[in-house]
Amino acid sequence: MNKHTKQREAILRFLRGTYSHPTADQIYDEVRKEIPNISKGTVYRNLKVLQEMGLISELNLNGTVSRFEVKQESHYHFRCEKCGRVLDIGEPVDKELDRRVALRTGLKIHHHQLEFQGLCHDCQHE
Amino acid sequence: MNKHTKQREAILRFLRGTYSHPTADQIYDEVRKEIPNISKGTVYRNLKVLQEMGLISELNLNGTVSRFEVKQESHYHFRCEKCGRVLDIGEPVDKELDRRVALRTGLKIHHHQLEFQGLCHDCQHE
DNA sequence: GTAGTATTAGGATTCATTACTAATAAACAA
DNA sequence: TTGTTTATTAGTAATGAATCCTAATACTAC
Ligand SMILES: [Mn+2]
Ligand SMILES: [Mn+2]
Ligand SMILES: [Zn+2]
Ligand SMILES: [Zn+2]
Repeated sequence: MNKHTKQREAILRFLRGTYSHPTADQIYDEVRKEIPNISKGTVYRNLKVLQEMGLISELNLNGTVSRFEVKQESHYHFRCEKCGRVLDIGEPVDKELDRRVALRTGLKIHHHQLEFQGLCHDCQHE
Repeated sequence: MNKHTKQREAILRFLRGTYSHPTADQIYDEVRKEIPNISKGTVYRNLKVLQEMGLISELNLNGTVSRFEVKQESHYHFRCEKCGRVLDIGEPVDKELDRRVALRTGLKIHHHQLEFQGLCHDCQHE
């Protein structure tokens, strides 16, 4: 059974308070302000445990390191090609697309993920 | 200016003859049959050069190592969650989606990529 | 409190990819 | 053909994200 530790709690609390889709390193830096001697291994292990608990999810965007966010219903992402920022996109997920492709191809399709790329607001104006 | 080498040519020739979206390692193993002492560094460097030449493109699917394919027009991919196989999907790329999201969000959207996940033909039946 | 065990810190390890470098081989002109 | 230039190579070292390992620690149930 899972024990409740301040390390795990701090990681989850940080993720619950941000929309930034942070990397493990960014989470480490942030949590270290509160628990200065937490180790990176602990961060990685807890990120895995929290995933297994269904509380957070891991995001693997094109050619970047893993990012993490609190578990939400499926949604699309945008990544700025200049500054790397990652944003949630409100556009509804097209479940019909999965059915259509499954029918056409004979593949069993569980889901799909979609990533937009371009320039964020800040990076457009400079 | 680029020089023409048998190493670069063998890598490109292999990619032109497969639909398998191979990894750098798989390309290395294959090309080594022809050029036994080619080094992995040479494979990686040529994969980069061939990309810069616009002849091939790199594929970064969810949480996997890079895969490579001959440059084609934009298309979606499917990855089997069991065997890892990667397939091209014929479904037309929805450019209208980019415009719609750009309009709604104010982001400058260059393109999007989409990855289906599920079970391939082989892995469904066993 | 005590016992049992999940968790931790910190270091070692793995693995894909990149960087480095002296030797090699394209390209091209004399 | 020979020489010169310079991109490319083979081989090895280095990097960096992520995982693994282990003795010490701290939850939790009793
Ligand atoms: Mn998100
Ligand atoms: Mn493809
Ligand atoms: Zn930006
Ligand atoms: Zn399969």
